[in-house]
Amino acid sequence: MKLTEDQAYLSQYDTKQFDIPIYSVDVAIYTLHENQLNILLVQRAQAPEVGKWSLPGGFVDLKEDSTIEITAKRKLLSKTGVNAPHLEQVSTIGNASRDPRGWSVTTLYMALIPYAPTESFVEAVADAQWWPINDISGLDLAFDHHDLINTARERLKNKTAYTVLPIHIIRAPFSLTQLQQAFEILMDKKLEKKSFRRRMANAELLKEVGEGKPEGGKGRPAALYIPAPGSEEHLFTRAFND
Amino acid sequence: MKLTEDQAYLSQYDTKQFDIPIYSVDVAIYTLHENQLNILLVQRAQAPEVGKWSLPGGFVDLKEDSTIEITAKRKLLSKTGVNAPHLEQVSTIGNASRDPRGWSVTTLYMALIPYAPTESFVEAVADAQWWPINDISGLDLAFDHHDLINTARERLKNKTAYTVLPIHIIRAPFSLTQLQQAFEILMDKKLEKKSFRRRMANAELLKEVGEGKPEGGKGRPAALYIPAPGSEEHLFTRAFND
DNA sequence: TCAATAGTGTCTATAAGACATTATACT
DNA sequence: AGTATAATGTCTTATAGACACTATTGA
Repeated sequence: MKLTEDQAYLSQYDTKQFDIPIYSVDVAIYTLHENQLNILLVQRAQAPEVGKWSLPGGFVDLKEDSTIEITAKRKLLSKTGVNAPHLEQVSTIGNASRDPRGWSVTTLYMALIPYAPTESFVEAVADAQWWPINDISGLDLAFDHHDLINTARERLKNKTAYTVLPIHIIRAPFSLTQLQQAFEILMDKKLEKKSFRRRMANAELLKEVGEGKPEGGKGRPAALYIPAPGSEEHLFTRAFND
Repeated sequence: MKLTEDQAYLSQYDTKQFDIPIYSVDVAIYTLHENQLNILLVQRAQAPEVGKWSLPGGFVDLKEDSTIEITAKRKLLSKTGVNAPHLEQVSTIGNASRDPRGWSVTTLYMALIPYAPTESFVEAVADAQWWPINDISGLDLAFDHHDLINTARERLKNKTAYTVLPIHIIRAPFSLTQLQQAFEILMDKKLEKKSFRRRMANAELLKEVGEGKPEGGKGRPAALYIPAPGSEEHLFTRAFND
């Protein structure tokens, strides 16, 4: 009985009969380059806000995408060619004023990838460019993308204090010195070398895979590591201090 | 130039010309009652899934709501009459299969309120009912609401380990014993009394406001507390152990 | 041998876990 | 006095912070 009622209802249901918000997905893609946190921005090719820099993002393709996470992955892949990065949902922002086209909702994702110059990206997307995070405060970004970037930046900083999130933003294998530098840039704070190494050693989240050149080419060679399976889910019960 | 281009574009923009997902907001409202975590469910009055229990939720009212958080607050207020509860965004779920009407996205919020019987709610909403969280696993809920409830439940558990979130789920003023019981139910784990009290005392997040009866009416009276301003933002750098 | 980077030893500080003990009420 | 609940004392354990020290490489 309920089934037939539902079926009757659905047969005449039209998603366009109601006023609903515009829905989109945006991705804040971060990397490290020359000891700075960088974010990938694209220049808008279409109205509104043509020509302004913005986060890669856009609408769900109802035919091709089966989930919003796949939409986010598609945006990332089309701009960078990176296939399996660290990708996590940050938050959803929706209000009447953020988009001139009307009531708009966007789900913000954050991705971390090891650095590669934009020229190396598939199809060498001409409109995409890395920006040092400290250089964009003066930029006139599209919509509320300054806010979105700050929100993702905060998440990145907070999670770095009690996870091993930064392993995704550098290329494996890496030395502990390199990993610590990544932590320090993401947290915007110096860490004690001993504390850092003790934490990594005790947690057993890294696998040693040989030796490599030291930073700067001079000095004692460094042990190299790759993340152990399951390391990204690890939560430390104690965070680094603020 | 860009301005006129944008204006021309916007003047002919119609949100209904593209296929976009259905967008909704759902709220998982939790409380404590008789030493159990309860969640508020409503019985669906309309197709699809008529008659099934579900989370309070629904579509954004583009005329009345200015943000999605306000949509969530409106849903909460209309079901409970509670005006300023703890409300936080949990996550957004969007895929092609969760709603028979088509591609659907929902933003899940979580609210915590001190217990009040549903009969006391404004307009005494007839279709709303508290369910002990442990009693709903067998219920046939609408859509993917079992998943949503579990997602919010996990967030609740995790945040309780390093915040004072549970202060919102009991009525102030409260004793430390009552607060610890709330922590224990939300974490599903016994806590050491001394550790718990030491943490609360050191953090200075509670203000003593007098004395009250002990639990069960027998024994030494307990000091009563209310949350201090700003307490909800406090993050402990060290979590309770798993 | 010097300089540079990698890596360790060790003491202190902080806060949680465990559990015994004392305090204050009512009957 | 007996019992129940609130609150504290104190020892142990875990892990971060500080900082000096040793190890290994190339020039």
